[in-house]
Amino acid sequence: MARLKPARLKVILGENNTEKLTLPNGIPESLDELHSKIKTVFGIEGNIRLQYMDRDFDNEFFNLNSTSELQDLGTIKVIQEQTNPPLNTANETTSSHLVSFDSDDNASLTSADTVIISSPESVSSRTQQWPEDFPVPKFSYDTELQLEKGNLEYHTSNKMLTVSSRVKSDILNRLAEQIYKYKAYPEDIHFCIVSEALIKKYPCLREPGSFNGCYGWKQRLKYKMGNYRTQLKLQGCPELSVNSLKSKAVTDAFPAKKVKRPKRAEANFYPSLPTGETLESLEKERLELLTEVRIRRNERVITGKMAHTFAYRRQEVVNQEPSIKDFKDRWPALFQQKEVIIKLKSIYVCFVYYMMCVVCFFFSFI
DNA sequence: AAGCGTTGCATGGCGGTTCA
DNA sequence: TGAACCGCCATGCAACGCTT
Repeated sequence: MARLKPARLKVILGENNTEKLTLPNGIPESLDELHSKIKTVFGIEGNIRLQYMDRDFDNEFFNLNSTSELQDLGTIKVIQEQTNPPLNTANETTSSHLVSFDSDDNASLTSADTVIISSPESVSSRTQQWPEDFPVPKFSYDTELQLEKGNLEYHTSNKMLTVSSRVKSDILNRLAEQIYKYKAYPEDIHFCIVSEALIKKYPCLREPGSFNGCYGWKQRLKYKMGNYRTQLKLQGCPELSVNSLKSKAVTDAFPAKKVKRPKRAEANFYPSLPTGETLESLEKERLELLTEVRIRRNERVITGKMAHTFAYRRQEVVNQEPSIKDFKDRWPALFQQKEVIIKLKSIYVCFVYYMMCVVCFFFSFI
């Protein structure tokens, strides 16, 4: 059912992307109806959330809980909730938990292979998955000048560039920063990829004595990433502080045990809390979820709150490794059919991707 | 033969130190 | 100051031997 008076709305779909929506039968009475109308008209897939511009509050946007808030010629903003984005996007859904069973009723959650959805709002340093072709970053101006000059000399007289410690330091710094965008704990193969990308772009940096021309760079990068992690840890980077022996020693008799780091395909292993949120505010939201979960036909609210508390939930799993029973008691919504289906979809995507990698690896030998 | 526990080796992370 | 290195410790895996 809709109000019969035709209405028009300004719909903000994104930055520099605004459309006009004409509703011949007026503004729908139900929010679901408005959602499906917007999704159909603008071809949006997946879950969306709407905000409306409130003129009483200096034209700020507020969450739309009822279409009665809307008026003809009003403005709404569409926020896409990326609960199941494609594999290579920034909000990849591959943070995970392994369910291990010590005994029948004492199963616990540790970091490994069940997929949990990331919150689109949480701020994670881990924003992208490892790229197909590693992009060598731009170095400082003077380093770039020296490398260009070195490349020129390499092409004319096959002469290698003698790298000063300043240039080496700049190269390692920029590469470490670039690597960290994708992985805090890169594996051996990643160092190989990066060093090969480096000497491909700057052949003057090749090492004639090494079997592949870049073994030394690979080793340097390993050291650099270790030192870089130490540096970030000292600055309080939560993803790395979680493995600090000193902080673990407070609660753990064997602090060197269980280094908490991402497993295969994990992107948001230890995301930061959403901007402006604290542990207390998210705990409050968790308590609200306990109420919301008892309300029938409340999936939209639950999905939104679950996405919003994603980082808080991840930190709880990584830090405390709660038993499944405790975790289920604290987060009953996570075990609802819809959330489980979302996770299974993500597991399926990861599995297919993994199998493709295996097949590619196999065929590379044929 | 299958299952299980033990052992040894390779690899990797952390904290601290050395050295240019 | 930062790259490079060291020692300690943990994990993962394959090989091996023992038991059933």
